[in-house]
Amino acid sequence: VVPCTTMVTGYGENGLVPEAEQLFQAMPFHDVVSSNAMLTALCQNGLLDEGNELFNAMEEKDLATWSCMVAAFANHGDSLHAKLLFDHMPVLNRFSCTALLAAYSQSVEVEQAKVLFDSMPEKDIVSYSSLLATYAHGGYIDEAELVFSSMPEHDIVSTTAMIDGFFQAGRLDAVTHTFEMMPQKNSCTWITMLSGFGNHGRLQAAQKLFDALPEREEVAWSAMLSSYAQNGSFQEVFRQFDELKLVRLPDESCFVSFLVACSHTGVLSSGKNCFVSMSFDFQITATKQHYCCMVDLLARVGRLEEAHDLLINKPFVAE
RNA sequence: AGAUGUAGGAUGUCGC
Repeated sequence: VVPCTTMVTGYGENGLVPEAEQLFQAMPFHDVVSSNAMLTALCQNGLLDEGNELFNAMEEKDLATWSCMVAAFANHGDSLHAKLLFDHMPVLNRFSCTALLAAYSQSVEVEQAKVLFDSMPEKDIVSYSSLLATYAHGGYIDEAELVFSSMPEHDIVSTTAMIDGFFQAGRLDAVTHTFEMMPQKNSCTWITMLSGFGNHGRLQAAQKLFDALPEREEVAWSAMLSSYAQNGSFQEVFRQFDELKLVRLPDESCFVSFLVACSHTGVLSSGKNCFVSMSFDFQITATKQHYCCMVDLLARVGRLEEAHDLLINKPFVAE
């Protein structure tokens, strides 16, 4: 059971949920630790309903079980259920409290977060970091800086949260300084920097970061493309999208940026080709956003009937 | 004799 649990965790961390489930079913027996491992695999891969089902079916639950589930609701944006579940916990520790802090963070309830944080008997870098992120992301830059300077140590996560706060406050000088002082950075740090500069219209700075990326993963392309699209730099979107197609498969959000660029520049043929190719060549199902871009594009170039047809035939309710 | 498994914090797009 112990090696199986290790495997279930490993599968889950790498997004291999079916493999995790298969192994979990094949295990000689389940104890609370192995069930927690499976629960985590489900929740961290966005399968909240399946996770909830397993949670309800578990005969034995411990602090890890509850904390995992509270965090799952929080990360899913459902802070109401996170709080409800937290209130039903038989005992608490710093893990469960930090999970609830994340719920307060996502609903920007800074006062509640502070009260909870102050009431915690044991705090560590993760709980400090969570409070810091709540302030930083909510635009409470003074409070964020205070937490940052008073916490016992800094790591990549807390420093990246602080950078996010500086961006929210428009303190780009502090952003650059903090970034340069970091002894280590990870992909979240880079994406925070890149999209932060993009959101402030500093496209050259963003592009420079993109070029310097140690590893260009999907989110980096997505962040760069949407920065250009939102800034109206549509030629840059076309250029970057072509570059992207040479090295990896564009994801759904990259197609949105491309279609936005097509519609705003009125290039019907590229837009149409892209829309079709997305499903046929890339096996990506068109979402509401993609349909909106296409309707926009058709309408802009005067194909009102086609736009209307698409609006009628799209698999969504028109708004 | 000793050693192995699970839970909490920051990042793109859409939505809220």
